[in-house]
Amino acid sequence: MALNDPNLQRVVTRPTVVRVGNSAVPVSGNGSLHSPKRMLFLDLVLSVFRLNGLLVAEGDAMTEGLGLTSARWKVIGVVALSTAGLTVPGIARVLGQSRQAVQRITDVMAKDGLITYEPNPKHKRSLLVLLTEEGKSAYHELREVQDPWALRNTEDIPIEELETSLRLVRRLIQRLDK
Amino acid sequence: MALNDPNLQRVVTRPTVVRVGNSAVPVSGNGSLHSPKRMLFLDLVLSVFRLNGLLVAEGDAMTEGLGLTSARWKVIGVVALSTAGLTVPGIARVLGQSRQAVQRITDVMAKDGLITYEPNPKHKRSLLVLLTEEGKSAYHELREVQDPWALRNTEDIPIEELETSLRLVRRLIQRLDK
DNA sequence: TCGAATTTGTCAGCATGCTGTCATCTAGCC
DNA sequence: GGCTAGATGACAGCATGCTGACAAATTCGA
Repeated sequence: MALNDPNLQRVVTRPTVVRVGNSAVPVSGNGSLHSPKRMLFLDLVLSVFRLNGLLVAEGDAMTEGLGLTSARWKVIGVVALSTAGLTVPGIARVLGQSRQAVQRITDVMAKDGLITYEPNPKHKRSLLVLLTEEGKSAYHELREVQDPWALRNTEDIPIEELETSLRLVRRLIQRLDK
Repeated sequence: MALNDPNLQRVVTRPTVVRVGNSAVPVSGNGSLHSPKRMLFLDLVLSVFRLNGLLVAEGDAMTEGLGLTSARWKVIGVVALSTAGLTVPGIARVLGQSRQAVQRITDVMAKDGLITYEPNPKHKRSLLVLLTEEGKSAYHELREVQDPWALRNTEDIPIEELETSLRLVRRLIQRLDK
Protein backbone atom coordinates (compact mmCIF):
# COMPACT_ATOMS: atom_id res chain seq x y z
CA MET A 1 0.00 0.00 0.00
CA ALA A 2 2.25 2.70 -1.15
CA LEU A 3 3.12 4.20 -4.46
CA ASN A 4 0.09 2.75 -6.17
CA ASP A 5 -2.34 3.44 -3.35
CA PRO A 6 -5.74 4.57 -4.64
CA ASN A 7 -5.82 7.34 -2.05
CA LEU A 8 -2.68 8.70 -3.57
CA GLN A 9 -3.38 8.03 -7.21
CA ARG A 10 -6.39 10.28 -7.08
CA VAL A 11 -4.28 13.32 -6.40
CA VAL A 12 -0.97 12.35 -7.89
CA THR A 13 0.67 13.20 -11.15
CA ARG A 14 1.84 9.98 -12.68
CA PRO A 15 5.62 10.09 -12.87
CA THR A 16 6.55 10.30 -16.51
CA VAL A 17 8.70 7.22 -16.69
CA VAL A 18 10.57 7.02 -19.92
CA ARG A 19 11.74 3.53 -20.65
CA VAL A 20 14.45 2.83 -23.18
CA GLY A 21 14.81 -0.88 -23.49
CA ASN A 22 15.59 -2.09 -20.02
CA SER A 23 17.15 1.12 -18.82
CA ALA A 24 15.54 4.32 -17.60
CA VAL A 25 15.78 7.96 -18.38
CA PRO A 26 15.89 11.10 -16.25
CA VAL A 27 12.57 12.84 -15.86
CA SER A 28 11.11 16.08 -14.53
CA GLY A 29 14.44 17.81 -14.78
CA ASN A 30 15.77 16.94 -11.38
CA GLY A 31 18.25 14.41 -12.62
CA SER A 32 16.67 11.52 -10.77
CA LEU A 33 16.15 8.16 -12.32
CA HIS A 34 12.90 6.30 -12.38
CA SER A 35 14.64 3.00 -12.77
CA PRO A 36 12.42 -0.02 -12.25
CA LYS A 37 14.60 -1.37 -9.47
CA ARG A 38 14.58 1.90 -7.61
CA MET A 39 10.80 2.12 -7.75
CA LEU A 40 10.45 -1.52 -6.80
CA PHE A 41 12.81 -1.19 -3.88
CA LEU A 42 11.29 1.96 -2.44
CA ASP A 43 7.86 0.45 -2.81
CA LEU A 44 9.13 -2.65 -1.04
CA VAL A 45 10.54 -0.54 1.78
CA LEU A 46 7.25 1.28 2.32
CA SER A 47 5.39 -2.01 2.10
CA VAL A 48 7.64 -3.55 4.74
CA PHE A 49 6.87 -0.61 7.02
CA ARG A 50 3.19 -1.19 6.46
CA LEU A 51 3.36 -4.95 6.84
CA ASN A 52 5.33 -4.58 10.05
CA GLY A 53 2.58 -2.46 11.56
CA LEU A 54 -0.11 -4.88 10.47
CA LEU A 55 1.79 -7.89 11.78
CA VAL A 56 2.27 -6.24 15.15
CA ALA A 57 -1.43 -5.42 15.34
CA GLU A 58 -2.41 -8.88 14.16
CA GLY A 59 -0.03 -10.54 16.61
CA ASP A 60 -1.38 -8.47 19.45
CA ALA A 61 -5.01 -9.22 18.62
CA MET A 62 -4.34 -12.91 18.07
CA THR A 63 -2.81 -13.41 21.50
CA GLU A 64 -4.57 -10.87 23.65
CA GLY A 65 -6.49 -13.64 25.43
CA LEU A 66 -3.22 -15.32 26.43
CA GLY A 67 -1.69 -12.36 28.21
CA LEU A 68 0.72 -11.96 25.31
CA THR A 69 1.59 -9.31 22.76
CA SER A 70 3.75 -9.35 19.65
CA ALA A 71 6.72 -8.17 21.67
CA ARG A 72 6.16 -10.92 24.21
CA TRP A 73 5.76 -13.84 21.89
CA LYS A 74 8.92 -12.84 20.12
CA VAL A 75 10.67 -13.31 23.45
CA ILE A 76 8.72 -16.36 24.59
CA GLY A 77 9.35 -18.05 21.26
CA VAL A 78 13.08 -17.60 21.49
CA VAL A 79 13.21 -18.76 25.10
CA ALA A 80 11.04 -21.79 24.35
CA LEU A 81 13.45 -22.88 21.61
CA SER A 82 16.44 -22.71 23.94
CA THR A 83 17.34 -25.66 26.08
CA ALA A 84 19.62 -24.22 28.73
CA GLY A 85 18.09 -20.77 28.89
CA LEU A 86 19.28 -17.52 27.45
CA THR A 87 20.46 -14.28 29.00
CA VAL A 88 18.63 -11.07 28.20
CA PRO A 89 21.39 -9.79 25.92
CA GLY A 90 21.38 -13.22 24.28
CA ILE A 91 17.70 -12.91 23.45
CA ALA A 92 18.37 -9.43 22.16
CA ARG A 93 21.09 -10.71 19.85
CA VAL A 94 18.81 -13.39 18.42
CA LEU A 95 16.03 -10.88 17.79
CA GLY A 96 18.38 -8.16 16.65
CA GLN A 97 17.10 -5.73 19.23
CA SER A 98 18.69 -3.69 21.97
CA ARG A 99 19.19 -5.49 25.26
CA GLN A 100 17.37 -2.65 27.02
CA ALA A 101 14.23 -3.19 24.97
CA VAL A 102 14.27 -6.91 25.72
CA GLN A 103 15.00 -6.30 29.39
CA ARG A 104 11.92 -4.17 29.73
CA ILE A 105 9.73 -6.87 28.18
CA THR A 106 11.21 -9.67 30.26
CA ASP A 107 10.85 -7.70 33.47
CA VAL A 108 7.11 -7.38 32.86
CA MET A 109 6.84 -11.00 31.80
CA ALA A 110 8.64 -12.06 35.00
CA LYS A 111 6.24 -9.99 37.06
CA ASP A 112 3.38 -11.68 35.20
CA GLY A 113 4.81 -15.09 36.04
CA LEU A 114 5.56 -16.17 32.47
CA ILE A 115 9.32 -16.39 32.95
CA THR A 116 11.80 -16.56 35.79
CA TYR A 117 15.35 -15.36 36.17
CA GLU A 118 17.53 -18.26 37.27
CA PRO A 119 21.17 -18.17 38.42
CA ASN A 120 23.65 -18.42 35.58
CA PRO A 121 26.65 -20.65 36.35
CA LYS A 122 28.56 -18.81 33.63
CA HIS A 123 27.89 -15.32 34.87
CA LYS A 124 27.28 -13.82 38.30
CA ARG A 125 25.07 -10.92 37.26
CA SER A 126 23.61 -11.94 33.92
CA LEU A 127 20.81 -14.33 34.84
CA LEU A 128 19.22 -16.97 32.64
CA VAL A 129 15.68 -16.50 31.39
CA LEU A 130 13.52 -19.62 31.66
CA LEU A 131 9.85 -20.28 31.07
CA THR A 132 7.69 -21.00 34.10
CA GLU A 133 4.96 -23.62 33.87
CA GLU A 134 2.59 -20.77 33.14
CA GLY A 135 4.97 -19.57 30.47
CA LYS A 136 5.16 -23.00 28.86
CA SER A 137 1.40 -23.19 28.94
CA ALA A 138 1.16 -19.78 27.30
CA TYR A 139 3.64 -20.89 24.65
CA HIS A 140 1.55 -23.93 23.82
CA GLU A 141 -1.58 -21.83 23.61
CA LEU A 142 0.35 -19.43 21.41
CA ARG A 143 1.24 -22.24 19.08
CA GLU A 144 -2.37 -23.31 18.92
CA VAL A 145 -3.44 -19.98 17.49
CA GLN A 146 -0.24 -19.04 15.70
CA ASP A 147 0.22 -22.21 13.69
CA PRO A 148 -3.24 -22.15 12.10
CA TRP A 149 -2.75 -18.44 11.49
CA ALA A 150 0.50 -19.08 9.67
CA LEU A 151 -1.02 -21.83 7.56
CA ARG A 152 -4.14 -19.79 6.86
CA ASN A 153 -2.08 -16.88 5.59
CA THR A 154 0.00 -19.02 3.27
CA GLU A 155 -2.49 -21.58 1.99
CA ASP A 156 -2.79 -19.97 -1.42
CA ILE A 157 0.81 -18.87 -1.70
CA PRO A 158 3.31 -21.07 -3.53
CA ILE A 159 6.13 -22.22 -1.29
CA GLU A 160 8.63 -21.00 -3.85
CA GLU A 161 7.41 -17.44 -3.43
CA LEU A 162 7.78 -17.72 0.35
CA GLU A 163 11.31 -19.01 -0.09
CA THR A 164 12.24 -16.31 -2.58
CA SER A 165 10.84 -13.56 -0.39
CA LEU A 166 12.43 -14.87 2.78
CA ARG A 167 15.75 -15.14 0.99
CA LEU A 168 15.49 -11.57 -0.23
CA VAL A 169 14.51 -10.21 3.17
CA ARG A 170 17.39 -12.13 4.75
CA ARG A 171 19.80 -10.75 2.20
CA LEU A 172 18.68 -7.21 2.92
CA ILE A 173 18.97 -7.82 6.67
CA GLN A 174 22.47 -9.15 6.22
CA ARG A 175 23.45 -6.16 4.16
CA LEU A 176 22.01 -3.56 6.50
CA ASP A 177 23.11 -5.26 9.69
CA LYS A 178 26.84 -5.04 9.25
CA MET B 1 17.90 -13.41 11.43
CA ALA B 2 15.57 -15.59 13.37
CA LEU B 3 14.97 -19.27 13.59
CA ASN B 4 18.34 -20.13 12.15
CA ASP B 5 20.29 -17.46 14.00
CA PRO B 6 23.70 -18.68 15.13
CA ASN B 7 23.15 -17.15 18.54
CA LEU B 8 20.12 -19.34 18.92
CA GLN B 9 21.36 -22.46 17.22
CA ARG B 10 24.07 -22.87 19.78
CA VAL B 11 21.57 -23.45 22.55
CA VAL B 12 18.62 -24.87 20.69
CA THR B 13 17.33 -28.37 20.27
CA ARG B 14 16.67 -28.87 16.60
CA PRO B 15 12.95 -29.47 16.18
CA THR B 16 12.45 -33.05 15.11
CA VAL B 17 10.71 -32.38 11.85
CA VAL B 18 9.21 -35.52 10.43
CA ARG B 19 8.54 -35.18 6.73
CA VAL B 20 6.28 -37.56 4.88
CA GLY B 21 6.41 -36.68 1.24
CA ASN B 22 5.34 -33.08 1.05
CA SER B 23 3.27 -33.08 4.22
CA ALA B 24 4.35 -32.87 7.82
CA VAL B 25 3.77 -34.86 10.95
CA PRO B 26 3.08 -33.88 14.56
CA VAL B 27 6.14 -33.82 16.74
CA SER B 28 7.04 -33.57 20.40
CA GLY B 29 3.60 -34.64 21.45
CA ASN B 30 1.96 -31.25 21.48
CA GLY B 31 0.00 -31.75 18.30
CA SER B 32 1.74 -28.90 16.48
CA LEU B 33 2.85 -29.21 12.91
CA HIS B 34 6.28 -28.38 11.62
CA SER B 35 4.99 -27.83 8.16
CA PRO B 36 7.44 -26.12 5.81
CA LYS B 37 5.05 -23.30 5.11
CA ARG B 38 4.45 -22.62 8.77
CA MET B 39 8.18 -22.44 9.46
CA LEU B 40 8.78 -20.30 6.40
CA PHE B 41 6.00 -17.91 7.28
CA LEU B 42 6.95 -17.46 10.92
CA ASP B 43 10.54 -16.96 9.88
CA LEU B 44 9.37 -14.39 7.36
CA VAL B 45 7.36 -12.59 10.03
CA LEU B 46 10.33 -12.36 12.37
CA SER B 47 12.53 -11.28 9.48
CA VAL B 48 10.09 -8.53 8.56
CA PHE B 49 10.22 -7.29 12.14
CA ARG B 50 13.99 -7.25 11.95
CA LEU B 51 14.15 -5.65 8.52
CA ASN B 52 11.71 -2.97 9.60
CA GLY B 53 13.97 -1.98 12.46
CA LEU B 54 17.03 -1.91 10.22
CA LEU B 55 15.27 0.12 7.54
CA VAL B 56 14.14 2.69 10.09
CA ALA B 57 17.67 2.98 11.46
CA GLU B 58 19.16 3.13 7.97
CA GLY B 59 16.63 5.71 6.86
CA ASP B 60 17.32 7.84 9.89
CA ALA B 61 21.09 7.69 9.44
CA MET B 62 20.91 8.32 5.71
CA THR B 63 18.94 11.54 6.11
CA GLU B 64 20.10 12.91 9.41
CA GLY B 65 22.00 15.70 7.67
CA LEU B 66 18.83 16.84 5.91
CA GLY B 67 16.75 17.36 9.03
CA LEU B 68 14.76 14.28 8.14
CA THR B 69 14.01 10.92 9.70
CA SER B 70 12.33 7.80 8.38
CA ALA B 71 9.00 8.98 9.68
CA ARG B 72 9.46 12.33 7.99
CA TRP B 73 10.50 11.16 4.55
CA LYS B 74 7.54 8.84 4.49
CA VAL B 75 5.39 11.94 4.84
CA ILE B 76 7.46 14.22 2.62
CA GLY B 77 7.50 11.60 -0.12
CA VAL B 78 3.74 11.27 -0.16
CA VAL B 79 3.21 15.03 -0.13
CA ALA B 80 5.78 15.53 -2.89
CA LEU B 81 3.92 13.09 -5.13
CA SER B 82 0.64 14.89 -4.68
CA THR B 83 -0.25 17.82 -6.90
CA ALA B 84 -3.03 19.58 -5.05
CA GLY B 85 -1.92 18.75 -1.54
CA LEU B 86 -3.21 16.19 0.88
CA THR B 87 -4.94 16.45 4.22
CA VAL B 88 -3.36 14.83 7.24
CA PRO B 89 -5.89 11.99 7.32
CA GLY B 90 -5.26 11.58 3.60
CA ILE B 91 -1.55 11.09 4.18
CA ALA B 92 -2.38 8.67 6.93
CA ARG B 93 -4.57 6.63 4.61
CA VAL B 94 -1.85 6.40 2.00
CA LEU B 95 0.70 5.29 4.55
CA GLY B 96 -1.70 3.04 6.43
CA GLN B 97 -1.08 4.81 9.69
CA SER B 98 -3.25 6.55 12.22
CA ARG B 99 -4.05 10.17 11.47
CA GLN B 100 -2.85 11.07 14.96
CA ALA B 101 0.61 9.68 14.30
CA VAL B 102 0.86 11.59 11.04
CA GLN B 103 -0.47 14.76 12.63
CA ARG B 104 2.29 14.70 15.21
CA ILE B 105 4.95 14.36 12.50
CA THR B 106 3.47 17.08 10.30
CA ASP B 107 3.16 19.49 13.22
CA VAL B 108 6.87 19.20 13.87
CA MET B 109 7.69 19.43 10.18
CA ALA B 110 5.56 22.58 9.92
CA LYS B 111 7.39 24.07 12.87
CA ASP B 112 10.67 23.20 11.12
CA GLY B 113 9.48 24.95 7.98
CA LEU B 114 9.38 21.89 5.73
CA ILE B 115 5.64 22.02 5.12
CA THR B 116 2.80 24.48 5.48
CA TYR B 117 -0.88 24.08 6.19
CA GLU B 118 -2.89 25.83 3.51
CA PRO B 119 -6.62 26.48 3.41
CA ASN B 120 -8.62 23.65 1.93
CA PRO B 121 -11.45 24.76 -0.37
CA LYS B 122 -13.10 21.40 0.20
CA HIS B 123 -13.04 21.48 3.98
CA LYS B 124 -13.12 24.23 6.54
CA ARG B 125 -11.09 22.55 9.26
CA SER B 126 -9.03 19.94 7.46
CA LEU B 127 -6.16 21.89 5.95
CA LEU B 128 -3.99 20.88 3.02
CA VAL B 129 -0.38 19.92 3.58
CA LEU B 130 2.03 21.43 1.06
CA LEU B 131 5.80 21.49 0.80
CA THR B 132 7.56 24.79 1.39
CA GLU B 133 10.55 25.71 -0.73
CA GLU B 134 12.70 24.35 2.07
CA GLY B 135 10.61 21.19 2.01
CA LYS B 136 11.02 20.79 -1.74
CA SER B 137 14.72 21.32 -1.34
CA ALA B 138 14.85 18.67 1.37
CA TYR B 139 12.90 16.30 -0.86
CA HIS B 140 15.40 16.73 -3.67
CA GLU B 141 18.29 16.17 -1.31
CA LEU B 142 16.47 13.13 -0.02
CA ARG B 143 16.21 11.76 -3.53
CA GLU B 144 19.89 12.35 -4.06
CA VAL B 145 20.82 10.01 -1.24
CA GLN B 146 17.83 7.69 -1.38
CA ASP B 147 17.99 6.81 -5.05
CA PRO B 148 21.62 5.65 -5.00
CA TRP B 149 20.85 3.82 -1.79
CA ALA B 150 17.97 1.98 -3.43
CA LEU B 151 20.07 1.10 -6.47
CA ARG B 152 23.02 0.08 -4.33
CA ASN B 153 20.88 -2.29 -2.29
CA THR B 154 19.41 -3.98 -5.32
CA GLU B 155 22.29 -4.06 -7.76
CA ASP B 156 22.92 -7.77 -7.28
CA ILE B 157 19.30 -8.78 -6.86
CA PRO B 158 17.34 -10.00 -9.88
CA ILE B 159 14.37 -7.81 -10.65
CA GLU B 160 12.16 -10.89 -10.69
CA GLU B 161 12.93 -11.52 -7.03
CA LEU B 162 12.05 -7.96 -6.15
CA GLU B 163 8.77 -8.29 -8.00
CA THR B 164 7.93 -11.61 -6.39
CA SER B 165 8.71 -10.33 -2.91
CA LEU B 166 6.81 -7.09 -3.37
CA ARG B 167 3.83 -9.03 -4.66
CA LEU B 168 3.90 -11.34 -1.65
CA VAL B 169 4.23 -8.49 0.82
CA ARG B 170 1.39 -6.66 -0.90
CA ARG B 171 -0.77 -9.76 -0.76
CA LEU B 172 -0.15 -10.14 2.96
CA ILE B 173 -0.90 -6.46 3.52
CA GLN B 174 -4.16 -6.78 1.63
CA ARG B 175 -5.14 -9.81 3.64
CA LEU B 176 -4.31 -8.34 7.03
CA ASP B 177 -5.67 -4.89 6.28
CA LYS B 178 -9.31 -5.76 5.77
C1' DT C 1 -34.16 19.93 4.27
C1' DC C 2 -33.02 17.60 8.37
C1' DG C 3 -30.93 14.25 11.25
C1' DA C 4 -27.72 10.44 11.77
C1' DA C 5 -23.34 8.57 10.48
C1' DT C 6 -18.81 9.62 9.28
C1' DT C 7 -14.71 12.40 9.23
C1' DT C 8 -11.55 15.46 11.41
C1' DG C 9 -8.73 18.11 15.04
C1' DT C 10 -7.13 17.72 19.49
C1' DC C 11 -5.65 15.92 23.78
C1' DA C 12 -4.28 12.01 26.59
C1' DG C 13 -2.27 7.65 27.75
C1' DC C 14 0.29 3.62 26.55
C1' DA C 15 3.59 0.12 24.20
C1' DT C 16 7.67 -0.64 21.75
C1' DG C 17 12.25 0.29 20.50
C1' DC C 18 16.29 3.32 20.21
C1' DT C 19 20.42 5.75 22.20
C1' DG C 20 23.39 7.47 26.00
C1' DT C 21 25.53 6.97 30.48
C1' DC C 22 27.69 4.89 34.39
C1' DA C 23 28.97 1.38 37.59
C1' DT C 24 30.01 -3.39 37.78
C1' DC C 25 31.29 -7.76 36.16
C1' DT C 26 33.79 -10.91 32.84
C1' DA C 27 37.26 -12.28 29.77
C1' DG C 28 41.43 -11.99 27.46
C1' DC C 29 46.15 -10.49 27.13
C1' DC C 30 50.76 -8.98 29.13
C1' DG D 1 48.41 -11.88 38.96
C1' DG D 2 47.02 -7.62 37.08
C1' DC D 3 45.20 -4.59 33.70
C1' DT D 4 42.32 -3.28 29.94
C1' DA D 5 38.53 -4.04 26.72
C1' DG D 6 34.16 -5.72 26.29
C1' DA D 7 29.67 -7.21 28.25
C1' DT D 8 25.98 -6.43 31.41
C1' DG D 9 22.42 -4.18 34.57
C1' DA D 10 20.11 -0.13 35.59
C1' DC D 11 18.29 4.30 34.76
C1' DA D 12 16.98 8.13 31.76
C1' DG D 13 15.36 10.43 27.73
C1' DC D 14 13.47 10.34 23.20
C1' DA D 15 10.91 8.94 18.70
C1' DT D 16 7.34 6.48 16.63
C1' DG D 17 2.91 4.52 16.45
C1' DC D 18 -1.35 2.83 18.61
C1' DT D 19 -5.96 3.48 20.90
C1' DG D 20 -9.66 6.08 23.29
C1' DA D 21 -12.37 10.08 23.90
C1' DC D 22 -14.77 14.36 22.75
C1' DA D 23 -16.28 18.32 20.10
C1' DA D 24 -16.79 20.29 15.56
C1' DA D 25 -17.37 19.77 10.67
C1' DT D 26 -18.86 17.18 6.75
C1' DT D 27 -21.58 13.87 4.17
C1' DC D 28 -25.32 11.19 2.99
C1' DG D 29 -29.83 9.26 2.98
C1' DA D 30 -34.71 9.56 4.34
